[in-house]
Amino acid sequence: MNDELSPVTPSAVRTGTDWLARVGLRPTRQRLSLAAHLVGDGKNRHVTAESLYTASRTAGAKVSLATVYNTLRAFCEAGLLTEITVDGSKSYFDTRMDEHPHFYWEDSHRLTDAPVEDLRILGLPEAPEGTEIARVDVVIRLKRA
Amino acid sequence: MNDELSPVTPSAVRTGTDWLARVGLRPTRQRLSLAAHLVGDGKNRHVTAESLYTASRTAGAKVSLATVYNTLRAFCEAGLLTEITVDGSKSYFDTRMDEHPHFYWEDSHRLTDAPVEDLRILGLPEAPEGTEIARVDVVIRLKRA
DNA sequence: TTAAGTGCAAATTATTTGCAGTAAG
DNA sequence: CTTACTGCAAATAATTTGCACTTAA
Repeated sequence: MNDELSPVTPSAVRTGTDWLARVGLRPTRQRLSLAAHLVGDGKNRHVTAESLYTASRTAGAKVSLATVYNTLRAFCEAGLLTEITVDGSKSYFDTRMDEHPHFYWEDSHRLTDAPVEDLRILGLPEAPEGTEIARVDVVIRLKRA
Repeated sequence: MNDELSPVTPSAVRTGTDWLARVGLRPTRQRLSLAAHLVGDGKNRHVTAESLYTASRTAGAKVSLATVYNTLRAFCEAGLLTEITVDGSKSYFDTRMDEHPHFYWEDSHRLTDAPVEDLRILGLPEAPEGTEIARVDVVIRLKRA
C-alpha cells in the first residue's frame, strides 16, 4: 500500500535475489538494489522509472536512470512486473501480476491498487475473430471531491 | 466503427460547424476541416494527433501538426472530445462522450469501441475520503489469437 | 574468458510553446 | 480593428540506443 520507499534490509535483498533467480535474470548490483526496493518487503508497489530512480539513489544505490529504464523493461519482459498506462505521459510499473483494478489519483498522479475483492465485470464482449483478450484494464480515476 | 476517413461532404461541414458552435469555438478553416473529419458522418471516431493530421492532409486540408495538437486539446477542454490513454506513448481522442469500454488492438495499435451495451461493473469500491470517482476506464486489450 | 549488463551522452518520439503573421467577429 | 488562431521552429519530457567499459558466470 505504501508506495515509494522500503528499507533495503538484508532480508529484502534476499527476497530480491530470489525474485531475479526465479526468472533467470543475472543478479547484478543495480538489479538487486532495484529489486529490493520493489519487492523487498513483500508488499506490492507502483513506480515510475523516475520515482524508482529517486528512491534508489536516496537509499544510496548507484544506478543510472538509463539502467532503471532498461531494468524495468527487462523485469517486465521476464514477467516480474506489469506496465500500466494511465497518464499518457509516463509509464507505471506494478509488482502485482494478477489482473486487478487501480485507483488513479488525478491530482497527485499516483497509482494505487483499488481495494476490491469483489469486482465483477459482467457482459464483457467476445473477442473479435482472430483475436483473444489479453487483459482487461480497469482504472478508477479519482478527483478531489 | 470505421475510424480514419470520412468524406468531407457539405453536410459534414454543416455538422462540424454546429459542433463548434455548440461550445462557442471560433469556426476557423482548420477547425472546420478537422471537425468535419471527426463528426462529419455522425459516427464516432478514435484518432491520434498524427492520424487526424494525415487524414486531413490527405483530404487536401491545409493544417499544421501543431495546430492539430492544439485543436484536439481545445476540443477536449470544450467537452467535445475525450482523451484516452492506452498505449503510453500516444494519446487517443474519442468523439463519443459517454463512459464506455474500448478494445485496444495491441498489434495494430488501434482503439475502437467495444460493442457492449450491457457491460456492468459490480462491486466497484467507494471513492476514498475526500475524493470522488471522475471516471472508470475499461480497456479490453486484444492480441492475435 | 566472454557474453550480458551498465552508464553515459546523443538520438527519438510525442507533445508543447514562443512568437510573428493571418483571419474571424 | 482587435483578439484569437495558425504555423513554423525551437523547446521539453519521457524513453531508447550506440558504444566503450565492467562484471557475473
